[in-house]
Order: sequence, then structure tokens, then C-alpha cells
Amino acid sequence: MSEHLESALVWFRRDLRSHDHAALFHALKAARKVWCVFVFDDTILAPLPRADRRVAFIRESLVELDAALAELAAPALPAHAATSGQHAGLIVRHGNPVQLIPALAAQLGVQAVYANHDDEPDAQARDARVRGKLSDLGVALYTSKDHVVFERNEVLTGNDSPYGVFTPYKNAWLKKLDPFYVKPYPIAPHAGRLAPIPPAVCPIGAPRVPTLGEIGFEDPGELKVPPGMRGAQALLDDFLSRIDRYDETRDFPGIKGPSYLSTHLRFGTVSVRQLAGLAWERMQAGSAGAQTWLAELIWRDFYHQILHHHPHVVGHAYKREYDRIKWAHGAKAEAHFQAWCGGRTGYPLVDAAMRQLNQTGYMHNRLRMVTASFLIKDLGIDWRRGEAYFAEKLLDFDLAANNGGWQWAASTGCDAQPYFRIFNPISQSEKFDPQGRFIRRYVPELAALPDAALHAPWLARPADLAAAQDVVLGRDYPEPIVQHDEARAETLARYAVVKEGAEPGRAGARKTPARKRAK
DNA sequence: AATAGCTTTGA
DNA sequence: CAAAGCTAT
Repeated sequence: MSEHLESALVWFRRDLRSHDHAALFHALKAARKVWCVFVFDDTILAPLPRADRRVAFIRESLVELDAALAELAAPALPAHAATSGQHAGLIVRHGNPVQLIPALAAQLGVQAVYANHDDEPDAQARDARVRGKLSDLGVALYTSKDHVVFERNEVLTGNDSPYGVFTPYKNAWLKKLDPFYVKPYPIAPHAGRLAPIPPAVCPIGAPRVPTLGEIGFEDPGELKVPPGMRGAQALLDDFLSRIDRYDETRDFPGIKGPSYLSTHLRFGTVSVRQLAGLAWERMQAGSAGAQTWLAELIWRDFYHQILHHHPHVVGHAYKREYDRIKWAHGAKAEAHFQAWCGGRTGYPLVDAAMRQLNQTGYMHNRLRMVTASFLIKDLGIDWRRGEAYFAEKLLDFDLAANNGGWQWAASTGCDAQPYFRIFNPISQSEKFDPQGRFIRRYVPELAALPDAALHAPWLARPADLAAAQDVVLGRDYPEPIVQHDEARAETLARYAVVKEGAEPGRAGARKTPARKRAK
């Protein structure tokens, strides 16, 4: 890999940054001339809604990346020179990378293409095809770890098998970590090798990043997450002032606890090495918040290596016996699913969370667990439908983490937690949004209710409902679409088929007494 | 990374 | 009688 090449092409995918970038570093070290390309992959874009925040986020980030690469290549050039002639930057294409990458490699006459690993099954298949086509042209494809701190087979159990349980994985991960693994790849010292883009590849003076319209999309409106490396840096600066309290604040959607960096991790506009390094440093200095946050980054690595080793988790339970569960079907289930999607379940915290997702493309992590548990364990609906809905709506959607989270909530996943993990949507609400700050923000029709009545308004005293601007359940806000206690019993029965032998009718036979809530 | 139901403690 | 603790699922 370190032999000297005349020229190379770096293919950017989920790593839209110009610093601490593995593939870019390796290319710059190996080749005299280096070009950079991003492809808007039509096989991914075609099924998306036309107003998609992610596409807008990517486009904005590419504009910045292009300028950053040009600046790195020729820092002395005044800004106006950037449009006056041949200069380095980002080549952007739109179509199928399986054709476009080999074609561009041939046009540029490079000897190698460099990219960073993407362990999603579709990406693996795509990269294998690109590798084959490049190889036909006599061009090598070199790929590197970049998206996670440890990948694939880097963290293994004592007998060299991949971990399937998080806690021992985390312990092994932390034991393996040392400063080497979080050291940034230096780009700037080698950036002089970034080569001007030939006019035949990108016409001089033409903008290199297409508009949303040019790739068939519409403006999705304001992005709640500032895009690009600069957006990431701004969020990181802000989070570093709060990270020490992360362990105390992260579970409360009504307060600013999270880093809000998930989208940047997804698109690589921030370096996970930098984040892990910062968190590790603070953790060693005694920060409980940094320690808790680092564990979240480790969850991310964990789910990525799960996906790498067990691609069947896409579309199937990690533990295959859980695919025997019969999920709710029919008109009622369909109505329930629509109510869940639209934030009309009658459970205020669930509805507030779903409305946050619909309105902003983001959902607080605590609420991802609450809403997932509600869909699966209260509505009895197949976790894959919820997974797909999140996949469509989340700006930070990442297949490995989303799938892992849903399988966790569905109890079909890799951690050894038993099937009875059933969140109580009311006690979750009382515990994590006690003042209803979050609920009031997204369910304003209930805002005038007293705190105690917000979590389960159907149990509120009629006087409280009347006092609250005459809130009428069923008119101003839905009645609960299911009764949690009953749903819980049904779920236990539903999951009983997984238990060995699946003694028919055993679970759920014990009647849960209807729980009355004292005034 | 949870809850229900029961038991114990405390005001 | 309510909060806090314990434990099986």
C-alpha cells in the first residue's frame, strides 16, 4: 500500500471531512497526485422522499468539503482564484458508483482508488462490484477503517470470536484502547499532493457540487443540525462544556444533555477518533459524564461489528428463534401503526417524541427506547416496521445503530436481556419528563394541564381537564389507543412462543389485576 | 439498559 | 399508609 503511485483517487462516502481521514491520508502518502470524488448514489437516493433532510445535509457538507480541499491544496491562493482556473477540490457525480467510479478512475488514469470501510451489506456488495470493475482496469481498491474506533475482528473474546454481549465487549474495547488508536491521521502536511481537477473532468468555473434541484430533490427547509465540519465543531465545542454532566442529563429529553453529534458521526463530518480521544482523556481525569458518553461511542462500534459479523440482522432477529413471534396484523394494527407514526397514541410522551421526529428529523435517545418499546410491546407491531419508519425520518439514521437499537427494544437482539423488557410509558414519562417540559413543547394541546396529569391525561381529574382550557379527550387529544396493562399481558403471551417448548397458553394465563390509579 | 409485586422500613 | 428495598421475570 505504501509503494509509490503516480496518482490515486479518494472516494468519499460516509466520511465527509478533510482532516483525520484514513483513506485520504493513505492516498496522499502513496501517490504523487490525488483527486477526490463523491457520488450521489442513485440506487440509494431513488426511493427517498423528494424533500429529504439528509440529502440537504450531505450537499451542504460537500460544498464545505470541496472548499476545504481546495484550501488545503493551495492555502496561499486568494479566495477568488478558486473560480479562476484549475485547482484541487471535490469531484461530484450523480448516478451509480459501480459505473461512475471505474469510469472516473479510467478517465483520470489513476493506479488506485482509496476509500473507507462501510460495513452495511448493500455497501459491501457495491464495493465488491466496484473492486471487480476496477481490477478489470488494472486499478486497485484500497479500503481502510475510519468510521469506528475498533471494527470487525479488532475486539474479540478470549477464543477469538466476536462479542455478542455489550458489557464484556466494552471492557475489552476499553482495555485495548491506547493513544495510537485515537491519533489523528495528519492530512495538511501532505495536502500539496491534492491535484488540480482537469477541465475534462470538471469544467473550469462551474460549481462542482450540484444543487438539490439538479439531483432531483427539493429544499427540505431549515436543517436543525448545522452541517459540515464547521457544524460539527460548533456542536462539539458546546458539548465539551456539558460533557462532565452527561451522565446526569442525558436521560431527560426536556434538557440539553446529548451531544447532538450523531448526524456528524453518521456522515463523518467529525472524526470518531477525535471524539473518543477527547472523551477518554476526560474520563481518565475523572469525568463520569465523559465515561458514560464514551460508552455510547462503544455501543456504536459494538453495533457496527455486530452488523459486520451478522448481516442477517437486517430483516431478521439476531436470535432467529424470535422470528417465530406473530406480530399484530389487520385493520386495528394498521390504525395503531398510523397513530404511532403520527404521534396520536394518547400517551403524551410517546406522541411528543414521534412529533419531534416528524418535525425535526431527530429524536432523543431515551425516547427512541420509549417509542420503540411502545410500538413493539404495547401495540404488538413488528419491530421492523418501526425500524423502517425511523430509517426514513432520522437525519442521523445509521443502519447498524438503528437496527441494534430496535432489536434491543424488541428483545430479539444480541444482549442477554430476557424478553420481558417492557417499558411502562407512564412511568417512563414520570421519571424522565417529570415537569412535562418536553411533552408541553410537542403536545401543546395539553400544555395547560398540571404536571401530574400530563403523563396519563385520561386519568386526570375532570376538573383539571376542564381547567386546562377545556381539554376534551377524544376531541383535543386522543384517548389512549391501548391500555398498557392489557398490552403488557398480551406481549408476554406473544413472546411466550419463543420460550423452549412454547407451552401453549401458559403465559398470560395469570391475570394481571386491573391496576387502579389512586387519584 | 426495567418493571411488577411483594416485603421492609419509616414518618 | 407511603416510600424504599428486594427479587423474579
